[in-house]
Amino acid sequence: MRRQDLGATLTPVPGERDLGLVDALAQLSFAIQAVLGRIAARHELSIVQARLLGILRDRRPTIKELAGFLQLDKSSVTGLVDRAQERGLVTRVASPVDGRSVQVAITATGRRLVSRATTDFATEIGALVADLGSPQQDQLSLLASAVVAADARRRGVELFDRCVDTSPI
Amino acid sequence: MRRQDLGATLTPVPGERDLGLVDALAQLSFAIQAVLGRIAARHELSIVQARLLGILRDRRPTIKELAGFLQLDKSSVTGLVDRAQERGLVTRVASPVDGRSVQVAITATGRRLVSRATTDFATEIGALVADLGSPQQDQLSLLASAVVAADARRRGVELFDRCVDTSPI
DNA sequence: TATTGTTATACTCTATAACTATA
DNA sequence: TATAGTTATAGAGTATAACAATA
Repeated sequence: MRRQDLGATLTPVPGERDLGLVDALAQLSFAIQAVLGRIAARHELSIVQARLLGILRDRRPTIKELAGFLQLDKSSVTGLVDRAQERGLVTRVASPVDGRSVQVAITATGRRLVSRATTDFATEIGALVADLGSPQQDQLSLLASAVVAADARRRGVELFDRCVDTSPI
Repeated sequence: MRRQDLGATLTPVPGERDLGLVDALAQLSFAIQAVLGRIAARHELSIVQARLLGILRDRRPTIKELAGFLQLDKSSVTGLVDRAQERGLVTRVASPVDGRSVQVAITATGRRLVSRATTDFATEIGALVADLGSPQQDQLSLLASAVVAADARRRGVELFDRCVDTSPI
């Protein structure tokens, strides 16, 4: 954990106006979603499809679990998985413990696709925050992680990590 | 500009894992979008409708300008404005300088609606980041503002501030 | 010719409600 | 009865392509 200049910390881009927390976070989320949407489209995926594949890279959640994490109705997840399955990106596996339940698993094709997409994600998000110095990027990462972790805890869902990350499996 | 503890700065929530910049920002954007979507729905708006009204609070952009800022195709903006206009939230005004162009303006009804929604936004975004200390919240605001400002500059669009903010006009 | 905006079309995404199958 | 998931339906949101009007 490196020491760093506090002034730089508090004024990441000198002369830049602070939009206020609400506006800044809202607009940041739009900027990130725009990047995600653009990259996903490049791989013929929607944001949600890409997110689904990212989650499935090392998990086999049920429809209900996916609905909880994605904050979607279960019927929406059914459709989402349907479309991904038609493209051969995921499969449904019968649950060994509950006859009502299915597990959603990624296919080799889906895995290849999401791997390519996540590489691009990382590049473009890097470009989005390129104006920040490295220490500020680290801080942003920590602050965002803390907010996300607290939110997952409050919502009572597992915090699926490495959903958009590029680290090798 | 207050002095503050650097340790706290670099470890916003002790014991919390850093998801990495890409994953953290992506998931933060999903969390924020979920909040925005929930609050917007409470006022019978979509996120994009709410965003449109937020932009229009003190501007009268053209369809083309809206498309640039919202990163949507112009035909999508036509539909967006159509639906808002049908509900009496916005109006189209002929441009005084270009016969091809229209200016989109918010109505009194739209203004009342967006004012109520933005109040709720601020409350819920505050709840989302409540686990951060006040200095960390300020840092997050600055970092997010810097990223958003740099992105707007690169995209060559005006940085519309106060789109989701609650400050009185 | 180029630009601004609309229309026609088709698709994804989403929720609600009703349904089936299993617990 | 309750739960997991699907289906039917309807609507918002989106892009592409073709179009009309104006510059």
